[in-house]
Amino acid sequence: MPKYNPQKIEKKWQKYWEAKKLYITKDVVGKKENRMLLTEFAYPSGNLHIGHWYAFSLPDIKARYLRMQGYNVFYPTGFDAFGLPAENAAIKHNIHPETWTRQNIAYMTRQLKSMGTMFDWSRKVSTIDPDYYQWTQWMFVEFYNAGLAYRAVTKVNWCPKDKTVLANEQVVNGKCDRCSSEVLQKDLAQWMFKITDFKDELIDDLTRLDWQETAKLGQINWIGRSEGAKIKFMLEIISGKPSKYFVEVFTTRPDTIFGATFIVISPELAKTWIKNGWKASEEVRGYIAKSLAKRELERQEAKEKTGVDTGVFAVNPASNEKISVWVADYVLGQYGTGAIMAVPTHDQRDREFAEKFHLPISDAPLKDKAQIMALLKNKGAGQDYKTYRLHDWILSRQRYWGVPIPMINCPVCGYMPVAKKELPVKLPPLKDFKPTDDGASPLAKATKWLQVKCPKCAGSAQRETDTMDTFVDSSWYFMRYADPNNTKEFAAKAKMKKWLPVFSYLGGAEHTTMHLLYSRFFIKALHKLGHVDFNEPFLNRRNRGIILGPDNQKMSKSRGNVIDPDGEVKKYGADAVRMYLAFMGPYLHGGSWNPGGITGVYRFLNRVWNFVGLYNSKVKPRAAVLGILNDYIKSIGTHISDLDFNTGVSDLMKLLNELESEQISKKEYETFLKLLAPFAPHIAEELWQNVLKNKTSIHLQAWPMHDSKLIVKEKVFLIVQINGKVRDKIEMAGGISQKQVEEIVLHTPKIKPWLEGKQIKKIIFIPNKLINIVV
RNA sequence: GCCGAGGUGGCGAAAUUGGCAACCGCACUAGCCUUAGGAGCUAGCGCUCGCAAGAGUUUGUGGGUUCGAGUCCCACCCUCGGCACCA
Repeated sequence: MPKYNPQKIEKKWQKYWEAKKLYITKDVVGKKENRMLLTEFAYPSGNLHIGHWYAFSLPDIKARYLRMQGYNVFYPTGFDAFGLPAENAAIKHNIHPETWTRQNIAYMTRQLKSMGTMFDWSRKVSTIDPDYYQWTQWMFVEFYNAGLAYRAVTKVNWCPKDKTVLANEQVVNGKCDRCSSEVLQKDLAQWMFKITDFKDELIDDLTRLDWQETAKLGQINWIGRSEGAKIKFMLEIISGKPSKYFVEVFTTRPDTIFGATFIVISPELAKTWIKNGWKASEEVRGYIAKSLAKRELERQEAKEKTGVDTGVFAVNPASNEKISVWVADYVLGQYGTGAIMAVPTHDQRDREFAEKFHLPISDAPLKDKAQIMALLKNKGAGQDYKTYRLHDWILSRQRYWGVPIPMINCPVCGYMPVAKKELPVKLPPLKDFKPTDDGASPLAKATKWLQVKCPKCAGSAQRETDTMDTFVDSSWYFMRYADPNNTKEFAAKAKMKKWLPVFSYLGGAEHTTMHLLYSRFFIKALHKLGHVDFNEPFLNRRNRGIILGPDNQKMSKSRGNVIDPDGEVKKYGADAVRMYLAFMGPYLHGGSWNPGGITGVYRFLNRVWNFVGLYNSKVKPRAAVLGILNDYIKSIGTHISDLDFNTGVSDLMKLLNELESEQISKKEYETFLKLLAPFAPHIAEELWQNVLKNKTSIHLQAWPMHDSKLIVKEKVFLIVQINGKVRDKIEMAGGISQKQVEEIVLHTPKIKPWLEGKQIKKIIFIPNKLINIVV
C-alpha cells in the first residue's frame, strides 16, 4: 500500500465522476423523491476563499447523504455575474467587465471543481448570459404591465463614490454597504418594484415556513409593521379661531392620549403645509430649510433635540385641551403620518424635547385602549392604522455592468416596455463604461444602441439607460435550474413542479433582508400573475455561521489572517479541508480556522488509509462491535441531517478508534467507508474501488441500514450516587432489577462507609443507568 | 433603547435533552522509535490538596425548584448579531 497521496487520488476521482456523469441530475429517477438542495450561487470575484468552501463543500455532505438515503438529489450551482464590484475591478485593472467576469468564471469553475462536490455543472446558470437575462427582462415587463414596476421621483440614496443609486437595503448606518462612503439623499426619478403590495403576506406567510427564527425575525423587523392608530387633531391657525384644518398623528399608544401635551410635525410635513398656503413665520421657514438641508446621518446623529414653535394650536380630541404644535426634525417625514402627539411621560424623546423647551408634562392616567379608540372613532377623530418601515425597492442603477431595463421613452407617448418578442435587450459593448457624477447612466453614451423607433407613434425614441440592481438577477435564478435551456419561457411549469419550491436552502445570514426578501417578493408577484404555482420560494432555510481567521477575527487582507484554500488543498487535500471545516463546529455556528487543527483530520485520514489491512473476510466480529457500528449508523445520519457535521466527524473518529483494536470482516469495513463517504468522498471512493475492488461508485450505494432491534447491552456501568454525588460506578449485567442492584450496592466496600450510622430515606433507581441513595 | 443568539478547560468544542461535565480533536508534558523531524507510537492532561489511594471543587454571577441542574424558573452581568430619534 503506497502512502496516502490526496493530490493524486482526488484529481483521479474527480475526472472519473465527471466521465461517468455521476452528478448529472435527471428530473425523474424511478420512484425516488426529488430534493433540490440549494446554496447561494457564487459571485465571480476572481478567487475562492475559505467562505466558499464552507458554503459549498459542507452542504455537499448533506447532499451526498440524502442521495445515499434514496432521494434523487439535485445540487445546482451557477454564477451571479453582473454587478458593481466586477465593474469597479474592471476599471481598476483597465479591462472590460465582461472580459474580467468571464475570466473569473473560468478560473473559479476550475477551483470549484477541485472541491469534489456533487454539483451538476450541466445545469449551470449564469446571470450575464442573454439566454438568462432575457427572462429577467421579461419579468420586469410582466411586473410593469401589472403595475408592480413603476417609475417615480423619490428621495433616493446616492453613493458618491460608486456614482449610483442604492436600495434602502444596501445602506448600512447611512453608508454604502459596498464601499462605505457616506450616502447622500437626492430626489431622482427611479424605477421601482412595488414590494410594499405584499408587505402583509411577506410577514404573515413566514409562519408556515421552516426557517430559522432569527431569519424570520430579521424580515419581520425589516418590514417593520407597527399597529396603532391615526388620530385627528383639529387646528387653530390663529389663536382662538377654530378652522377646517387638522393634523393627523400616528401612534401605537392611543391609550396615552390624555398625556399628550403638544404636537410635533416633521419639517417635511411643515413644508407641504407652506406649499398649501400656510403663512409660517420666518423662524419656522428658516428651521425647515436648515433641517431639510441636513444630511441623513447628521439628522440621525444629532445629540440634542432642536425645533421651533409654529404658533399653531391643536385641540386634543380626547381631553379638548388646547396644545401647541411644534416642528422638529426628530420626527421623520417618511414614517407614519409625519406627525406625532408628544407624550413626555411615556416617551423618552418627547420628554427630552419637553424639558428643553419647557413644555408641559402631564401625568394623566392611562385609559383603556379599546375604550379610547371607541371614543375617538365616535368623534370621527380616530381610526385603526398600521404603518410600515418597508419602502418600495428601487431597482435602477446608473451603472454599466447590469441588465438593461427593457423600456423605451418616447417624447410623445411616454414610457413603454420593449415588446416581449424583442427581448433580450442586449447590453451594448461599450469602451467607455465608467459611471458619471450627474446620475446619467453610462449607457447614454451608446448613441447607436440608444435610438429606437417608438412602437406607437413611429417617432424617434430612446431606450432606458439605467440597468438593474444585481439582486433582481438573483431573485429568480433557482427556478432556472429546473429548466436551464428553455428558450420559450423562464422554466416550464411541469419542470418546476419537479424541483420547486426549493426543499432546502443553506446560505449566509447577510441575505436575510435582501436576497431572501426580494426572492419572496418575486415569487409572490409571479404567483399573482399566474406564472408559478407556489407562492413561497424556499420551504426550509438555514443560515450558516462564518469562518474566522486564526485570531478569531474576520478574515481580511488588511489583518493578514486570510487562509488560502488552494494552499491548504495542496498540503492536505480537499477531503481534509472539507472535513476540517466540518469538524470546527456546528454548521449554523461557524468557527475559526486554526492552522494546527487541520492536521488532526489529516492524521485521521492517514489512519483511515492505513486501516485497510485490518479487515479480514474470514473473521466473525464480536456482537458488541456490530452493536457499536449499528449505533454509529444512526448517530452519524442524524448529525448530518441536523447539519451538526462536527459531531459527525467526531463520531467517525471514535468509530475508527474502536475498530482499530477489533477484528472485523469485509462487510463492516464497507459500512465504515459508506459512513465516511459524504465527508471525504475521494478517499472513500479510492478505498471502495481499489482496495475492495467494487465496480460501481461508493456514492451510488445506499446508506447502511440501522437495525433498531439490534441492542447489544450485555453489560452496563451503573452510576452509584449518595445524595446525588457520584461515589462509585459498578459494571453489571444489563436489565437487572432494583432489588438486585440494591443487594449489590449496599454491600460494596466503597459505598458502605458513606452509609454508616445513617438512615436511608429514599432510593431513586433508573434501570441500566443510576441508583441514588438519599440519607 | 428594542429584538434575537450566546457565555462550559490553554484553544475548537461535546453532553443520549433533567441522570458520570469536559466525548472527539488541537496545543502542551513525559517516554519510545528515528541519522533527522513540523513524521509515527505509548502515557498523562479542568482546577486545588496529595508520592499515591483519594478528597474537595468547577459550566458568566446570585438565588430558586428537584433525590439529582450546563440543561428548568427568577434576577443580574458580559459578548456577538439585527433594528433604531420608527412615535
